[in-house]
Amino acid sequence: MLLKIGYFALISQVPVKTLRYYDEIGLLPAVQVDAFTGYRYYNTEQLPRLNRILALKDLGLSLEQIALLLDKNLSNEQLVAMLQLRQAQLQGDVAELQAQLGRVEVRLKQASEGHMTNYEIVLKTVKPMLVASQRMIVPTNDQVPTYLGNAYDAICKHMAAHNLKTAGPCLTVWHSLPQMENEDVEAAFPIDREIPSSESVQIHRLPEVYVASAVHQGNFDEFTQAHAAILKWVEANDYQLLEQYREIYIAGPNENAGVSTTEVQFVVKRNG
Amino acid sequence: MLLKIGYFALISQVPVKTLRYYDEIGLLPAVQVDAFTGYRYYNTEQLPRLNRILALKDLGLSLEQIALLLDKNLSNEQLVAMLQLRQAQLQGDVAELQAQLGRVEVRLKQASEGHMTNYEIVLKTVKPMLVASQRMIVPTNDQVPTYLGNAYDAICKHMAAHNLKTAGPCLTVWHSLPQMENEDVEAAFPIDREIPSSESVQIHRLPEVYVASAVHQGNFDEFTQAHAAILKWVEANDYQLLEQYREIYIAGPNENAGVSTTEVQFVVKRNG
DNA sequence: TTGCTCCTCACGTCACGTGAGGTGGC
DNA sequence: TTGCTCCTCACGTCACGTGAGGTGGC
Repeated sequence: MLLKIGYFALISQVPVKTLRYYDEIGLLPAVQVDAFTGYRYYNTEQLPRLNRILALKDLGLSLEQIALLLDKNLSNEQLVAMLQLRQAQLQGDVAELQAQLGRVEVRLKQASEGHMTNYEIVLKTVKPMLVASQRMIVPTNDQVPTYLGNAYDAICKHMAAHNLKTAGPCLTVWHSLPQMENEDVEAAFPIDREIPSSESVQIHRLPEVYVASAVHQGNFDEFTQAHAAILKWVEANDYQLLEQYREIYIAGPNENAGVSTTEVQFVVKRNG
Repeated sequence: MLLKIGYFALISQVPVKTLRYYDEIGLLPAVQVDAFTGYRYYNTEQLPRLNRILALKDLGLSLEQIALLLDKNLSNEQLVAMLQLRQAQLQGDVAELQAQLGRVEVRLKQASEGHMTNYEIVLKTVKPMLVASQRMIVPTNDQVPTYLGNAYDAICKHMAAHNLKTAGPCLTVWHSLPQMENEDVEAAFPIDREIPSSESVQIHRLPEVYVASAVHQGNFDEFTQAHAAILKWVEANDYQLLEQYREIYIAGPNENAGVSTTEVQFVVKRNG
């Protein structure tokens, strides 16, 4: 009893196009193909295989995995392993979607309350970065600009002495959250090859970090608004601040008609 | 200050390929393109837009939606509407993945306990079906075969009288779950055009149903194993039986060397 | 001159769906 | 003869990633 594809589609409730596709990739070949017309013929004994395909697909396995399972008749352990893999994937996917749902809901609340966000907070991973830097404790906060200025000068000199140019915008790494005095600060320039450290300038690799970041453009004074925006976001989205943040001086005011661009990155981690 | 794509990629932490793609689709055009070399140039003022793109992408919006949001400057209500849509999608996705995870875990438990499943249970929606049928109450269960036989004969005669052929395998619809006596049974043939009903044969449309199904092949006696397999699956996966099931006689024993093929479909619904 | 950066195709991804254009079978 | 079913391309999907092969800039 050979069945034409349309009838086989009818009894199996699977679209003709899908059956043709499964034939094409060899997952469920037609039992017979007319050499002249190209008509595919099926029979009812293929239903169990088709149903096995559908059942496994319903667990989210790929057709490639299903083909493996059905044709290499894998051991039970291998089936278990494949299902465990899928389970882990699904758990990850669910967690991710729920986190995303959380972010959508926070944003939705903001939007429906009419708060305009001035800053977009972006989560990202910052790769490890080779830098020439100087790290110091600054006794009082009003001394920070002077200290940083001196540090950048010293680093530049050291780099120039080794004939090295910066490989990106310079940055400041704050090794503790903002405080009133004795800030632990590191002034740094990214570089793209190793040179020796000097007494005052260290060459080392900043670690990879996961950050919540915002870009501030315009007046340098309004800079702390970007900080505030990140802190608010971090709280609303149930993330946790870790003890470091960075400021990256992407463009100075002299480069861009008085408008400077700075990125603030707070190292964070997801709660729970 | 024009920045080459590589440097812009560096400070934004977005791959060059992605920047080129966003330029190509017009989502984030380079501010300037060299007519001769084709080099793309960016500037730091594009960072906020890029960050907005990344932040919205992080909520799972498509680039097309993001382009709409950024360029048509939509009203706040439209933003809210878009986020609500996304929220609903995400909730649906999460629910679906969790259900799938549940099915994977049931299957995993079976597999690791070494139970081989003889039947694959498949969930599907069965489209409404136009049938010629006869519905009856059968006093005692041993009379079922006789009653059904007579009913199919009557339906066939009626169809022949209207010069109509069956449009698929015949089926039995059980309008209550299995019981000891007074079964409410309907014998039916699918047809593909309307003909008048007669006194004993009704022409009507079976409703669309969502079913858990299994295909049984082989001896007709072992048929109830398929029932048992579905019932077990339904229980393990936290579905609920509704008051109907169907048997579809896909191939009789005479067509296939003594092996018959029958599909059992229990109408179900997801719990909770 | 040598790398390095940038460029443009073209193809692959996953599981089909959607036509276009044409032929066999009752 | 007329529909109906079946066929084979070819293209689209979504957001890029991966080469291949070639050129500009220091």
